[in-house]
Amino acid sequence: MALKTIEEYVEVIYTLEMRSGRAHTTDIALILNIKPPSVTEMLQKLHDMDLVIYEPYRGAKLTPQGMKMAQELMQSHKTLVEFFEIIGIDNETAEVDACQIEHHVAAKTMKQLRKFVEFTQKAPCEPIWVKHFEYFDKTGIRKKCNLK
Amino acid sequence: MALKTIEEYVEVIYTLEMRSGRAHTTDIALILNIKPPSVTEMLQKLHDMDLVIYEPYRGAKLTPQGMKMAQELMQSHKTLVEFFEIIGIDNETAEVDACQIEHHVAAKTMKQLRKFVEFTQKAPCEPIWVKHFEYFDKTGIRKKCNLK
DNA sequence: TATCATATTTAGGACTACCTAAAGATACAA
DNA sequence: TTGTATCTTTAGGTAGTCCTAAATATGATA
Repeated sequence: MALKTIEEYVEVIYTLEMRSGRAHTTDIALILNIKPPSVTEMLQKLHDMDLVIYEPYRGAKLTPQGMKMAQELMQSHKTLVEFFEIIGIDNETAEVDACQIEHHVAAKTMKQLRKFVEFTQKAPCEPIWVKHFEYFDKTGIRKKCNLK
Repeated sequence: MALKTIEEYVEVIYTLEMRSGRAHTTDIALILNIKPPSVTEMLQKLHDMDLVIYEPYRGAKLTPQGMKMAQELMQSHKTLVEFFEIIGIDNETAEVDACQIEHHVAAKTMKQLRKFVEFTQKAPCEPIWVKHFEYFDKTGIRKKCNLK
């Protein structure tokens, strides 16, 4: 099992805070699949880093700085999932892979990927290339670019 | 500095082995930006895992199993770099990001991304959508799908 | 072949995220 | 208010990757 990064904690805390106003030790531990004492330890560290306000026995909430990080991560996550779905990955795999990757992509790359997703989603009509890609995916045959 | 994964070592060893027949401790250390004793330690571990043949004072070579892993990683790396370049990322950033990500993508996703890259590269003519995307990238304007 | 610069390993230690077991706090129900 | 089940933290320890300093092996050169 890969070690949990600061980013993963921040994201989980964000989700729990949205859900119930606060992120409790046990809930974080359940989601990250680790034991509660490990979470306590990390919450103290995140508190020292000014990413969360941690009150013993009362769980944690994100600071503005932590919130900013969380929102950027959620945005990256969303972009990756949408991209994976465009290229024909099932939602479940897309979610898992997005979690694995989202912390490792440069801001510049993420921005460009976002553009690509928007380019595809904002098409005024179903883009021909998407249909062609689906066809290529199934058959291995690459249709001519400008034929339907 | 992120801790080096087994995959990173395998990839570096592959590169050095291709270049000079063997991967020496110091060369690996230089590339991974760590000190030689750390490399020795890991080579012993990789040897135990049957990923390399490690002979003290003589460096390491990949086993067939290690070679297989390396080749899969190189392939993933290539796919990612090619994809990033399609969506307009400069080569340098593409290389860096590919290294960061390649170990974290599910096989299924990698396969699909490979298809997407091939779909784009194998186009019988320059795909219209790529031009449209470049235009969208520069201007923010989404052209109609089937207009040049 | 003896010497010596360089490469490598060994020894010992730091740091981090994780764990289990035990102690302490909380909150709800009797 | 007291008891108790649950949640949380503290204490102490493991494992993995990294480090520096010191010891050792290698190989080229004199």
